[in-house]
Amino acid sequence: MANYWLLKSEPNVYSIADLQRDGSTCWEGVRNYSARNNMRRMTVGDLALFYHSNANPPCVAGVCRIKKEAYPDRYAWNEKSKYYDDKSPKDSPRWFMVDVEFLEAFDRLVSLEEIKSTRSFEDMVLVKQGRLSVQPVKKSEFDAIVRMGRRK
DNA sequence: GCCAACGTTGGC
DNA sequence: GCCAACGTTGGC
Repeated sequence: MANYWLLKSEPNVYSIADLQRDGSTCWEGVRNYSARNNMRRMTVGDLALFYHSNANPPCVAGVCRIKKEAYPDRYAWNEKSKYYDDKSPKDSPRWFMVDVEFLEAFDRLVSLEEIKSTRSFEDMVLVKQGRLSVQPVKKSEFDAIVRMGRRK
């Protein structure tokens, strides 16, 4: 059975339009342990809301699907990368990434404000905690947000 | 640009 | 293992 997730990206770094253009991408640069642990629980075919953080407005912008399960994030070993981490040994990788593929860009952005003001979303990690860049979402929450995004 | 809420680091 | 100092995220 598929799991559901929410992935945050700053649209000025990588947006849903970029993913639509590329078709798929690797999700590198997660450097937070609980986000990493969530990523390692992902399986191929899981669905994820694509969230635009540091955006105006912050919002869910579309949907993507997990294409490849967690594997070592090579950017942690690249000294030139801003994601470089000298505490991630090659024989015992600390950081992981997944591959995701584009599924849809919403007709209508579902803003954080709208999510926060909807009663049935009050238990979402996005609402309760906020700062986590890879977080689990309930199927009911996922389905409801996708419905909102498709409504013109 | 500010700052609240978290996370991480490192001395002890 | 505690906790102060520091760093980051991300909404506003």
